[in-house]
Amino acid sequence: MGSMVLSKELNQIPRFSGLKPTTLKWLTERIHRIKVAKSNFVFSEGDSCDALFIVESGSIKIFKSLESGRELTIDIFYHGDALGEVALIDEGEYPASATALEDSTILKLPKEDYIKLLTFSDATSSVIRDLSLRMRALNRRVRELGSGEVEQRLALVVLTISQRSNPKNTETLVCDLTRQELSSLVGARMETVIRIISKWHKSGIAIKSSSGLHVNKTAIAKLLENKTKDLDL
Amino acid sequence: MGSMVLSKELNQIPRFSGLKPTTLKWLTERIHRIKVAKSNFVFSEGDSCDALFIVESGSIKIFKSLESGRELTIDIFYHGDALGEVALIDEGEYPASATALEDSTILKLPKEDYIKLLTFSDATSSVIRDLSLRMRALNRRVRELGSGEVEQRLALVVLTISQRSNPKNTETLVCDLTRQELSSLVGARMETVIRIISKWHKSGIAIKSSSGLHVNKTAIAKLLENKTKDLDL
DNA sequence: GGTAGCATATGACAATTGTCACATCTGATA
DNA sequence: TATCAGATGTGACAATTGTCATATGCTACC
Repeated sequence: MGSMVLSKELNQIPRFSGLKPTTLKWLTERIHRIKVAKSNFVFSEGDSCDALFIVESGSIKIFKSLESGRELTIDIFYHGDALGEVALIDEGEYPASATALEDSTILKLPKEDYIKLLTFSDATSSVIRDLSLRMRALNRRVRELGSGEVEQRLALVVLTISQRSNPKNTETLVCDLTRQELSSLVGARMETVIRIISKWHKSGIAIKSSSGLHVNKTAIAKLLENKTKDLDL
Repeated sequence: MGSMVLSKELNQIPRFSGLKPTTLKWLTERIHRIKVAKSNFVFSEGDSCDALFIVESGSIKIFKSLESGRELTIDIFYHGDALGEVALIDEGEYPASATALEDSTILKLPKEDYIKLLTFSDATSSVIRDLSLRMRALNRRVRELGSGEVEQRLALVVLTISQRSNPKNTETLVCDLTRQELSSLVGARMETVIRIISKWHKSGIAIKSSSGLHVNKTAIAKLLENKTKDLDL
């Protein structure tokens, strides 16, 4: 199930890259690598949390089943992102479920070891920095979901996802999510998302291809600004 | 402008209640109380952040101006909540603006003192606990904004706000926000919010009065469940 | 009392989005 | 090749929400 992890590999992960060699060594003895096949669960909403998970490769979707029966994607995590940290800290249950969008590998640190880690002075500062990064991401999610029309929400989501999934900074970004996954991210119906993407394709803002959606960064940004109507609210 | 703060008063604030007496004393020498009159700003989006603010009394609205010209309320903070912590940690600018919804008092801790505080072992754990609480709140906001129709979004928002603004746990909750503020929280137009509240009033789910909106907790919860349609997404 | 300003309505209509039914395309597999 | 499953796409129509105009009610202030 789990395989050994080396100090050198942990150092690749932003969250751990600032740690002292001794702390890193301590971690390698407790962290294990786990493979998660596409569409398998890492954990389910309501499970009591017993470990911290960090995405090493691939992508993990965090989602919540709404009372309405629909499914809302809270966020998608990529290399270096930590899952379930909040639940660990206040000793509760996972507030949402996590599944792999593709074959992925994650690192697992048992709860008691994570709690122990929090007492290491070099680790606490990295935990705090990480939590605040995560909060920035959540703030952005709030803004994405609060932006009026579906087209604007989708534009923001596509920008965020394509940049996070592939941090290379180029003019045309690639988003390889399913239309269903996109619709679950923006809180709209799949048909609506399909229609907007088709419109973008026709107007040249984005290009549909087998490798995903190729998006022109500046064209999308302009699209967001153009919606300027007189402000009253 | 600022007035002295006592250890005893700091102890009332959850964030500081677990600290050692010496740390508390240290804080009283650096924290100042500031009054913020209704609709005045605590800080504006883009300001470089120079302090940590904690709401002592009243309520502070954090909001962001969208490209479309509209205004999205990220969240509303009440007694004990900390403003701008994230911006402090990654040394950036405030990502949103903050204004007082009513005459309020806040505690101000200068940036350099906050950074120093982070090195106290009894403080770091309380900072981490606080950040994770804040993340839970943000996760809830994501869920609120991602819940399909405006009526459901409004129901969740009203539940959250009425419980946070008045933690006494009773069957009927009170929400004293303006219709405009509510609409900015749910990401919809004021007219839409007014129509939904009027509908609630007629059906007895909520009662409009001069002291605010009186909401029947279980009736609202039932309203959320009823929307169960077959799940496909 | 009058008036100015603001929050709160309400109606009519337009725009967006959801819903449902069905067609097409693609990739995997027997 | 044939077939199947799943993703993508399209049309017609219904429901929700936005937009705009306008009206009412309330409070502060002169």
